[in-house]
Amino acid sequence: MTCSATHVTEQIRARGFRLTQPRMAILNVLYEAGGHLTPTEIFEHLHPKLPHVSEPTIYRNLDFLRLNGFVRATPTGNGRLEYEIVGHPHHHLRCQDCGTEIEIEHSLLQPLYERLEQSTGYRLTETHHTFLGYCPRCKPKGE
Amino acid sequence: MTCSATHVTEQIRARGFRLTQPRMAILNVLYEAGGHLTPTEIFEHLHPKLPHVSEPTIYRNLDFLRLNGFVRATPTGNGRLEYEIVGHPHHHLRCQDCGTEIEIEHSLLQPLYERLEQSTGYRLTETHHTFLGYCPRCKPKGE
DNA sequence: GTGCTTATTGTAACTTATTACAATAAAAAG
DNA sequence: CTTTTTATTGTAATAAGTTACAATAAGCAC
Repeated sequence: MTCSATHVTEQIRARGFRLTQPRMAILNVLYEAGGHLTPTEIFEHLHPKLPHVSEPTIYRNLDFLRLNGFVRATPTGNGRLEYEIVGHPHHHLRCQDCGTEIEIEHSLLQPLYERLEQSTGYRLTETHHTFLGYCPRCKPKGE
Repeated sequence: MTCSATHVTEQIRARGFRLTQPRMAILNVLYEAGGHLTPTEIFEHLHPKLPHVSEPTIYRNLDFLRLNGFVRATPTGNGRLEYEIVGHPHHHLRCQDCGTEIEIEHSLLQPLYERLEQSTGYRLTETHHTFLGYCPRCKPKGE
């Protein structure tokens, strides 16, 4: 387990929640993957080693981890959610033709967030956005 | 049928597609609703009058209408999609506490889009984003 | 370690979304 | 109007996501 994974597990116990086998396993899969995974992908990663871990447990724990700020839910544009370990805040830019994705720092969106907060009175919580478009390679096709 | 609905149906035929009963009915429901609806909501609106129209037809037509630019799919943040008639490009700002939604003009995001395009080489297609946060009324609770 | 408390889990049932393919009906031609 | 073509549909089966509730096991006290 990585250093930051240990930090998360300590946090979970410190907040009075239980450190169960499925919960740790889900975190480990997300850490090992590095990027974002769908609930089904996580289930498939886990199933060989822990065949008793059920889908509802995956969904409930992902929601639990999200509400506690340990993972982020990223809407993929097709109306499904993927999950990833919370690191630095960022967003994605995905090519709708070939699927290539690049990360963009949240700092690029910060000015927009501030402008939106001023003009609407809302306080925005930083969440993940996926911007769709055509990557430089596929751009000619899209035109 | 409204003027712009007529425009859409003409466009569909002009592009060589067929103007079927389910397709028109789905468009009408979206026009009458004014805002965004889930596929299931559309199905429920339609079912009393057209009981033979099936769910797959709803999903396929929403996808068809989206690909042809007549409706917009809006990810709601919970991992589902809602659909609405394409009018002026806009986004939503939703309160994660009480659910209140307000619209913001896409023009507010245009500068960001241009900056992203310059720094990444991608060409962004205008899509809908839902920004989550707390509305002025619920802001105190979220703090 | 043993027992208690209750957060968390698995099972079962259900809702929502998607796919495959044969049947249908919209549009065009005769 | 009738026939032909094929985009579009409905049916049936499946995948993905959610809910309800009784069973389990994590953490705590003894």
